[in-house]
Amino acid sequence: MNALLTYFQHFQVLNKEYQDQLLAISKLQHLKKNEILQPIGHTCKTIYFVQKGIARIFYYKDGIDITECFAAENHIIARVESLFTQRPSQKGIQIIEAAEIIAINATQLFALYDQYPAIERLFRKIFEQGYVETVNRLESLQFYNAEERYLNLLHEMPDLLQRVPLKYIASYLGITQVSLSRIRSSIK
Amino acid sequence: MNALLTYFQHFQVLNKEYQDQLLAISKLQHLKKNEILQPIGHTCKTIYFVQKGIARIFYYKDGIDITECFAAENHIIARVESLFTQRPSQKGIQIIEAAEIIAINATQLFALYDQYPAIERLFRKIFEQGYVETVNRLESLQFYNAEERYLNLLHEMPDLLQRVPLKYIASYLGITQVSLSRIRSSIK
DNA sequence: GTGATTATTTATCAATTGTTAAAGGATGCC
DNA sequence: GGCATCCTTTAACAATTGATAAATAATCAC
Repeated sequence: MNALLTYFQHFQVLNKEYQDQLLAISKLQHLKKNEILQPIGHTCKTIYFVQKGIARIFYYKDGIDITECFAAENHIIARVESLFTQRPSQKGIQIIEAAEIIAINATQLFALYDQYPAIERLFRKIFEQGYVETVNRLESLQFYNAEERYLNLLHEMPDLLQRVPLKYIASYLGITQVSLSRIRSSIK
Repeated sequence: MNALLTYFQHFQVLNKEYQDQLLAISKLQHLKKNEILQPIGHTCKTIYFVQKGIARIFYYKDGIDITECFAAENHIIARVESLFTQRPSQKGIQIIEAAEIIAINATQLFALYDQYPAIERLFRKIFEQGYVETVNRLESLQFYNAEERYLNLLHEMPDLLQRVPLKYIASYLGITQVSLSRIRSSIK
């Protein structure tokens, strides 16, 4: 689970004790393509770190499957609207590409916050970064049209297209699959 | 500045020492309509609490004025993408309705984090709430059409329409002013 | 491999939103 | 009060996106 510690150290230096405490509440899971890591309706009690593979947060709107976000290698994925409120989430987490996921027990993590302010600070910084990324994405949805958003995504995650079915990407961009297909053909 | 302390206590109980430390880095400002509280280009070093009136975060895209968000009474407003990274912001803050604003010095606040973990926790919780609100807004932009978004806004902030020019609301919803005007007339 | 299932593209038409310009209202300054 | 400025609406047309259906391509299970 070195990748996780490296990820953490990117935010903040952690001594051995902190590292041990964090590893003690973390568990490596191997998951196959299409597996549901967290079903819709559960309250989020786990923060996931993607060591390998790709996962997505999804939900249903009028029966249609919507992808809220993707997480590839070296990214955290969690349904924060449930994690921070401890209310049931209307969203689930699914594996899109066979994955190695480190599951961090949130209940135990929050207990560590009381004991180790440095760990609370670490996760404050991690989620502040997530917050900033969400604000940037909001801006993209607010003021770029579908083609611009598609090109931006291509630029930010060039390998995503090779690894993720287009149907997931369409809803992520806030458009239909047919519309994405049209945009793709107009670009060539 | 009781409104600020009440706001804080909504997240977490604070003893007298914490309260005093927080008040010591906070300053009440009176601002007129249309005043620029923070100009575009500056790095965010202040977190604002709106005690009275309304403020907005704005920026320019292709020379067009865009409203990213509004903050009315009892809300925090800050350009988090600059606050958390300490890089210059491409966004500014403007007063839309004559306001009483409490300016919290972020540099001093971050210093308090080191001294008082409880204060760091307080602001962790405040920004976690902001994060959740941003995720919800992302969802709204991703999967509701302009009319639905307008009606949702009407529901969430019924008095906003009476207090804020429509031109600001249009860009907040991610549409043009003409389009908003059309939607409004089709609803009546 | 073969057939079944799933994913993607293409086509057509409808609905929504953008663009530009002009007209009507409201507001503020002197 | 009157003029200038700013805000909002309306209109006409263009561009974008959605909805539905069908065709093609890719993938998976056996």
